[in-house]
Amino acid sequence: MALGGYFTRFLQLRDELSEDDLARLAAMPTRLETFQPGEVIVSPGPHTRSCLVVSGLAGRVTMLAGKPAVQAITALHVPGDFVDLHAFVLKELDHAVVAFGRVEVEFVDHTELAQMTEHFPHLTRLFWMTTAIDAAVHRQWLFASSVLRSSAHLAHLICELYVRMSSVGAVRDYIMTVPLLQRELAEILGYSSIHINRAVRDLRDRKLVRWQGSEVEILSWDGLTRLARFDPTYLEIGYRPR
Amino acid sequence: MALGGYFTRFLQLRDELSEDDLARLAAMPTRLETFQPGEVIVSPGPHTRSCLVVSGLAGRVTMLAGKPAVQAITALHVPGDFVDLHAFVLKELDHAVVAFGRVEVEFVDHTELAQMTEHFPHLTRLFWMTTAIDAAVHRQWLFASSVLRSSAHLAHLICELYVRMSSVGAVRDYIMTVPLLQRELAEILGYSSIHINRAVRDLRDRKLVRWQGSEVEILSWDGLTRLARFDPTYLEIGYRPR
DNA sequence: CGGCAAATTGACACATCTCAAAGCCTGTGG
DNA sequence: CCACAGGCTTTGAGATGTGTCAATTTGCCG
Repeated sequence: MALGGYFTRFLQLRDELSEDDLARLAAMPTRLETFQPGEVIVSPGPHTRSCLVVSGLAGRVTMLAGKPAVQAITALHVPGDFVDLHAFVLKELDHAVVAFGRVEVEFVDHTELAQMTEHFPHLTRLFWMTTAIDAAVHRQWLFASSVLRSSAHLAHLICELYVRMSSVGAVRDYIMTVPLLQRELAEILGYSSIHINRAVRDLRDRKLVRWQGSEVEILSWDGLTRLARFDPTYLEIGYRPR
Repeated sequence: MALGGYFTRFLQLRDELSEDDLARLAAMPTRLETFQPGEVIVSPGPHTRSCLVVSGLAGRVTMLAGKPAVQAITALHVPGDFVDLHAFVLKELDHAVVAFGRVEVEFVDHTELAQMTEHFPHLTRLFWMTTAIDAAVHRQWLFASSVLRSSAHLAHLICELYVRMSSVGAVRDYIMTVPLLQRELAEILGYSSIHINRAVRDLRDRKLVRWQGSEVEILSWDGLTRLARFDPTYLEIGYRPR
């Protein structure tokens, strides 16, 4: 199927797609590629295509050369996410997209997207919406990093990933795969990896999660959301004419 | 003029507008309103119009009820910024928009924007771009809050505000008006207001800024950008066909 | 002049970072 | 099957960054 089923599902969770919309999505030529753990999917710079995640976990890495060189992970993307769709309107990426674990992505040419904006205003608004949801997630991360201490902050990330993955059906029960090293979690949340280790231990000690390698089981959804003060409203999972 | 000159300038700094585009912008009916310091411009919830800043400084405040109630400021907006344009595609705001100092804003009905998306694909892409730039700013704030300590973090905010304001001509020399209390700076950067006070003093002691009330003068642009490791690329100020 | 909110300062508590070392897991080669 | 190497995780201890509380000073406005 062109434009991976997960993405279509992502849209359909938020608005109705007409027959024409679905046909246009299905007709969109894409190119599937697979990336190994740690590989760079898209480098910073100008691009003429964007990609969406079909399976696995991808992230955006903002880097700053100089001394010391530093980097942070500013976004995570699960199946169905159109990772660098914003590059279609920005034309240039100021960050890299990298694979965490093994990742399959589909690439779509910007010429296709441009053609869509010329003739499919409703689809255009929905694509626009997906980048607006990305921004809402960014704001929530800012908020969390402002008001939560390390354990609660980590818990918040777990809650968000769980809701996002479960909304597209990428989890079973309360178990999900999070192929992130503690060093990478540190670059997401803005702590040292040693501190992340302590936060993970804290969540374990509180019996909120079981966490072994990249397998995370949520033992108490209530406890976790209470600690993280998590409210999924910002993910905009809800049916609404757009 | 409909759709404030600053916003047109914001777009023209980034792409060429055709006669048709300009005519459509000029024909867009807007309603100008003025808000006093601290007033809420837009409350959380569903809306049928969006607003753009004509003069003054506005911000987005994310709140969380409960005990303790907490809030953070997740975005700032200078003249020419289409503050809650994303509400056009999200339909509902998960945060408030408030006035810092006296603020003039123009409201535009979503029906107008919807009509634009039906017939003006190029303008649509440019409007989409402005929300993508918002997201890029969010990412930079995430990055800064990950890798910078308080003084450098504050310096980064000053640099960003200066570049954004000067790009639309809202500063003179190296002096700008930043009508933010230290408590509000704390809610932006995620520190306590006491710590902000110390960061301000630090920047003063280093002779990087003069800061009196809401008037900020940058004494050493080089020193400030070096401390903040500031690189304005993410603001996407550059001409590019979109 | 008085009153209030904001800015400033000091002292101490808590959160997080850095450095260093030890333990664990996994893949590889003998 | 074992030994080893390397990267990741885990732990400890001390340094630094930041938060909280309380008090003082400043600046604005009536």
